Amino acid sequence: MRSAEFNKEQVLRAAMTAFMEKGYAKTSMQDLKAVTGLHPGSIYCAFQNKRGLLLAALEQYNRDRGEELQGLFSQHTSARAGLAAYMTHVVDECVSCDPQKLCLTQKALNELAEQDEEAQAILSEQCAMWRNALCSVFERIAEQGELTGTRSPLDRARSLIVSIYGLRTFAHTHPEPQVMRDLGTQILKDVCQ
Amino acid sequence: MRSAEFNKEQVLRAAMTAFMEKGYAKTSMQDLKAVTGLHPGSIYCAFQNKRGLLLAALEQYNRDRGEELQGLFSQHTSARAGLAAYMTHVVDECVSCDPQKLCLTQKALNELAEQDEEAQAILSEQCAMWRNALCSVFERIAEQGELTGTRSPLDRARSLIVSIYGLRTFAHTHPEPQVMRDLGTQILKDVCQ
DNA sequence: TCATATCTTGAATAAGCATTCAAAAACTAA
DNA sequence: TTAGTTTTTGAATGCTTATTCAAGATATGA
Repeated sequence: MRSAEFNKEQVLRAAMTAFMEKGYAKTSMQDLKAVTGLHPGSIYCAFQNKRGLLLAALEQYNRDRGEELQGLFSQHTSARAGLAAYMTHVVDECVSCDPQKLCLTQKALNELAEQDEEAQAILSEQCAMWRNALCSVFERIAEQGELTGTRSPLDRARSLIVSIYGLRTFAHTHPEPQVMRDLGTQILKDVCQ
Repeated sequence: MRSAEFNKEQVLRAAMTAFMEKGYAKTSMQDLKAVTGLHPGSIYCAFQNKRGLLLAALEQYNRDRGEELQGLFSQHTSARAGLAAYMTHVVDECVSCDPQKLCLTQKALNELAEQDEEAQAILSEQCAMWRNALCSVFERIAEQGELTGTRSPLDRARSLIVSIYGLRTFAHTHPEPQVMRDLGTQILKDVCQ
């Protein structure tokens, strides 16, 4: 007889940034109350508990990143050019040192994979979706004849994911932006070879 | 007039495993008391506080891994063979799914880099040490004439670190062991090319 | 306009946390 | 043996935490 006042996506995006900046364990309900504008009761009503809010935020983050990736690639007719733009985007995020541009999937994977089976299952599936998306990209690049070597698109997708995870971790030590850009270029070269 | 009863290295190694399994935030003083066998007072006397224990554990971990790496390479006259053995070792750790074989440096980097400047500084320096060690390895491989291409040893060292970070993160999604081994092989190939 | 169902509010709860401290124990040197 | 110093011990402290819940507010349907 009465619908909720808050916008669920908006709340989840606010929660996402809090979890990205502080990590799951260090983000308190008080923090979440502050960033979402929701009182504890409402959070518990809508998401069960703090963990439920995290799991919902993980799903929202994955949807958002999926759309972002699709939008980025739709701007390029050449799949290879799309991949280069994607790599540049990732490197820019790394170089920005903005805690809100960390990858929540990766952050959660590192914090929770060994502790929370359900979270791990969600993250594994999200990783698989990402891998499949990149696999399609490599298939398109292959069709357009811009791939050297004999590696399968799936292998290449996996290698690219590994490299992007690594790049994001490496960025925590604040290397020079030029170093990050060079690493990005090299990754692209290796993965298309 | 009285020396401490506990062995500092032993205590730090116990703390290391606790931090690796649960992360810093979720490891309670009670956990640390349990794994180290030390009462709170002793921990605070020896390491100031929980954070001090973490920083000391990080240093110990770095020393241990440095020796491990040196030991591994000293078993091979060919630097290239040493590198292959090192890669196999990392892949085996990833495949084992043993939380105690996670890399504490990487775990701490992901959890604390944006939150604790001092920890970040320590971790950055450790990363630099690791980079330098791998750089020397690539210099030796180059001297032995087993390197294709024109990339500098430093670039190669950085790429390898990125790949290993990525491999460890990727492993949290439990890919098949054969996939992990193939990724390791590909990384070696790319980095020596 | 009123009844009803639902959401919002925020104080209360209880458990867990890092940290402190004073008393007890134990090693060392004389 | 004894005095002196340091470590060990673990209960106490005060704070923070996630979660609950009952009262109040508000939109909807009759």
